[in-house]
Amino acid sequence: MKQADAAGDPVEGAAARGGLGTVRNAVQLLELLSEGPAYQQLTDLAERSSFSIPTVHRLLRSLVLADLVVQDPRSSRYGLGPELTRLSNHYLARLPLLGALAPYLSQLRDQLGATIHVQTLVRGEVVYVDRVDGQDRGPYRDTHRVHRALDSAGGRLLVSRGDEEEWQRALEAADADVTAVAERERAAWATADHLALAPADPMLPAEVAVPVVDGDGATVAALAANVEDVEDTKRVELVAAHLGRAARAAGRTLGHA
Amino acid sequence: MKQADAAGDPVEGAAARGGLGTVRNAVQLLELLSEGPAYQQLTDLAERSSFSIPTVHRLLRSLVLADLVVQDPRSSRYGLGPELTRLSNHYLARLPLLGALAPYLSQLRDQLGATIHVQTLVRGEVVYVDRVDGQDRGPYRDTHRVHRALDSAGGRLLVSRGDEEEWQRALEAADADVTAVAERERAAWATADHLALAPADPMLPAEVAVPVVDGDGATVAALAANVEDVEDTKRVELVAAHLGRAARAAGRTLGHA
DNA sequence: CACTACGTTTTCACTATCTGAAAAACAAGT
DNA sequence: ACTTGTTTTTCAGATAGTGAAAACGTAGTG
Repeated sequence: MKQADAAGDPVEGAAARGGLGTVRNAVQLLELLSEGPAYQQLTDLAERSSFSIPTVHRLLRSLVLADLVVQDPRSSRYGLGPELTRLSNHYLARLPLLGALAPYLSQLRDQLGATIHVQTLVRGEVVYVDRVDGQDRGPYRDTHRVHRALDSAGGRLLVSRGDEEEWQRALEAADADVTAVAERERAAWATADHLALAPADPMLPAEVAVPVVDGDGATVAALAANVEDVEDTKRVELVAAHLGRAARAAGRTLGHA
Repeated sequence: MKQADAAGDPVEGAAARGGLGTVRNAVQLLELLSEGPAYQQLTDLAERSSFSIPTVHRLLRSLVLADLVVQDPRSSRYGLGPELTRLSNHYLARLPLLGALAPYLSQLRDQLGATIHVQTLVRGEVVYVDRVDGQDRGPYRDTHRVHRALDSAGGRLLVSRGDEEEWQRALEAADADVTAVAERERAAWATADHLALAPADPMLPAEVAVPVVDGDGATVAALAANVEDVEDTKRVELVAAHLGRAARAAGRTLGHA
């Protein structure tokens, strides 16, 4: 009742997808490390992953060798490593999406006087892939943010226009009240040309987001700007118009594929 | 004695470091994918990795399942995947270094009117981990850049203050003329409190960089600003002074460990 | 300082899991 | 339809990874 084997037919187990077992296990550890606190201990990871302790230890040691994971020499606890950033940057540097949007971002910042960012949906989470800071209030630069899809305007746009799988994943991760709103508003979000939302956490800035649609009609990202007040419909409309123009221009250069 | 393979190690061939073989192989594929063009074909990867074709195929398929790699449906070629960015952001979001520097970055941008960025050294390459755009000339926003250590001021600072291993790795990667300069200047770079450099590529901006030193005296990052002209020593000194002040303040809050 | 409690690391025998060679599907180019 | 270049699948065999348990560190406590 563990790994479902390979040859023959995949006996529907619990969490037994395809692929090489060792790779799957290593990846699962990376995901566990991405969830809790920065540094976590072996025992805990073994329990949460339901692998034996020696197995987790060997996997982590292998990942440490590759700098995908680091081990704090004091506590000997494990955390994600810098190599992830190196690889991520190689990925982003060659991403057509960013090349297409880059020319418009600083322009938008200057026109709107606000922080602009580009968001993507990855495994049910909203990931910030680019950003240009305006002179917004406060030093609350929570750069490199990652959060649940339904907690931001851009995330709602992306997830409502994505496939059913992503939608379900997002629903499960969300708080109860948000889930209720989401099921009611899904259709509206999926067709909206822009969305505004103030996060539950009042420390975080409110944002207006528009979808970025590529040549095939697929929504590949959200382009968002911070705003002071989501109730200020005049301002929201203006920001949305600017963002929309840039998003369409970029989407056009993205072509089919 | 740990590595060296307890379970009989008759063949001590070429590259046989420790860790789980499958993980090592998967990581090596990620590194190969990070080197060449965005999308690469199976055959080529098999040749460059010296694994058999089926092995490469299985490894890639496993990585695709985890979104660490994507397969272009048209050409069925492989490239790095978005999950790398998600994990990277989780890493960066909890990195003390960025939290310590964040408060000063927008301030520096406003004082100097230039783009500021934070660089780290990972596996011989300079990686940009944070960035605040100023109103520099042109839309040449090559964000998420990754380049050889010796090709930038920040990289030279980091690599000259790092361990011997990193230094060697950087030397090998560099062009011949750069290598010559590096060997002559190493000591100077390692003690300099700032460094200015205009890249070989005239499209790229010149930068002034200062080291960020933590409580243990280890250089953990470089803080850099774009400048128009590296010959303008007056300006360079001024920029370096501002950067240095911020770097020391941040370094102080980084504490020991 | 010896004792306990907890977490990390290593050892070891077993067999599940990954591997490579070869062949099968697939896609273009001639 | 026949090449040439791929990517993908199959299969038997042995490498390479697994879990139980024991050894090693490292703090905390009386």
